[in-house]
Amino acid sequence: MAKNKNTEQKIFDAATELFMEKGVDRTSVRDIASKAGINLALMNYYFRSKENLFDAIFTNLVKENTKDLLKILDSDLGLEEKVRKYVDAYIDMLTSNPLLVPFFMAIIHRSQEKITQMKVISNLYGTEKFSQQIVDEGKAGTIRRTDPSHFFVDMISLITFPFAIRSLIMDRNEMSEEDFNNFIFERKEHITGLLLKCMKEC
Amino acid sequence: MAKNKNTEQKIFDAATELFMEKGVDRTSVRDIASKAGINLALMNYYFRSKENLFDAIFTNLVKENTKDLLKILDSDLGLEEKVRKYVDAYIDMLTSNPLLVPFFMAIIHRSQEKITQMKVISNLYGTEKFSQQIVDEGKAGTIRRTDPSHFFVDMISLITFPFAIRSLIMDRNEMSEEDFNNFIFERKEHITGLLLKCMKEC
DNA sequence: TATTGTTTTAAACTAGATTTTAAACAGTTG
DNA sequence: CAACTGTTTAAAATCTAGTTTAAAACAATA
Repeated sequence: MAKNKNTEQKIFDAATELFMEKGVDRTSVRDIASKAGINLALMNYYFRSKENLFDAIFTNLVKENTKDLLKILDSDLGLEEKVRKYVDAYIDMLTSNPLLVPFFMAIIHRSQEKITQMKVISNLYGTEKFSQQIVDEGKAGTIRRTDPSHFFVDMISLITFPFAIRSLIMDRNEMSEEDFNNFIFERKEHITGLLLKCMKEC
Repeated sequence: MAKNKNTEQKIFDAATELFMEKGVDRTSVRDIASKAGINLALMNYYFRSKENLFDAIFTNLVKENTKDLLKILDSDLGLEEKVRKYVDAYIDMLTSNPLLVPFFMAIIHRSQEKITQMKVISNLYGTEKFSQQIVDEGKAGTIRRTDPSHFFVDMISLITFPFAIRSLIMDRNEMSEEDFNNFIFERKEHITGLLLKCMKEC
């Protein structure tokens, strides 16, 4: 049973890396087997098919990387503090895993129909509580009346898009990885400022 | 010679559609041939290889869809008017071709190394003139001092990202195509407002 | 009509990917 | 120890995709 978990995990891990790096369709089962150091047929033994393996990996990636973020949106913090923390945590997460956004973008295109049906996808949306908070504070006059769906889209656009075009930004500005991380680090303040300013007065 | 152009174009068009819809790696040469209504071997006759055909298509797509936008950034308009026009034109372009961003995102992931080397890619960056304008007006005090690279990234993030996650937004908010287009239409004002406000005073 | 260059067709080739099957192995339990 | 179970391996079958070939059809022209 120990070796079992082990092999299954090895396949899972190797495939995760390869899928993120080269894309699902450009990764063969042979690549996975050789990277995991296992026999070709074991992929099938544990996951039945490549597509099945992909589903498991994708679900896992989304779940792992969104749970902390959801907690923030669903917490009892005030709006300003909440936005600050969310931007900060999201950018930290993506910085430590810069392939995540490009991979995810590619998957959206690859598996359109399938993806909206996976229930884990709901993790990617803002929470009910967060939306309500924006509406409430708008009514109360603490902030300018704001459409939560636009606000949320603004927020994730500003946070995630630069990672989607990371290679282009780096190329254009002749940035090293470190330069890019600095650029992104600057954006934490920048984005928070932008969002909060727009929220407050107009 | 007439039929020549015709066949070549038929292949080109069919492949463009299929690549955008299903992705390059999930489109087979046989799919292309059957959609174009031509013989399998003609793809090779005209384009030598699938990858070659892809390069031609990709270059063409970028060129066609960026030239008007570049003109705006490079024009003699004032900054405010320029941003307004750019946002407007960019969103119109993407609305009439909603697969463009998802496709492009997938390609970034698929062809990382290759893509930064294609010279047509420079079309995607802001122009020198535009950056200079932001710096100049910052110094002159017309606007708040702003880092052009952050500003440009903000702008394209806000404009394009919603198209990248179009299917998710539609799914989440139970939107029809028309609903989505309205949502995006609202964003024209919204984005321009956001960018200009942030540019002006703080 | 014969010739030449171009375009089209059908079939073959090649390589590689996924999946299936059957056998080997190791550990456990009756 | 023998039967059983879960795991692993090896080999083969199947299928799919990209590319190549060779010959036929076509068009223009000398």
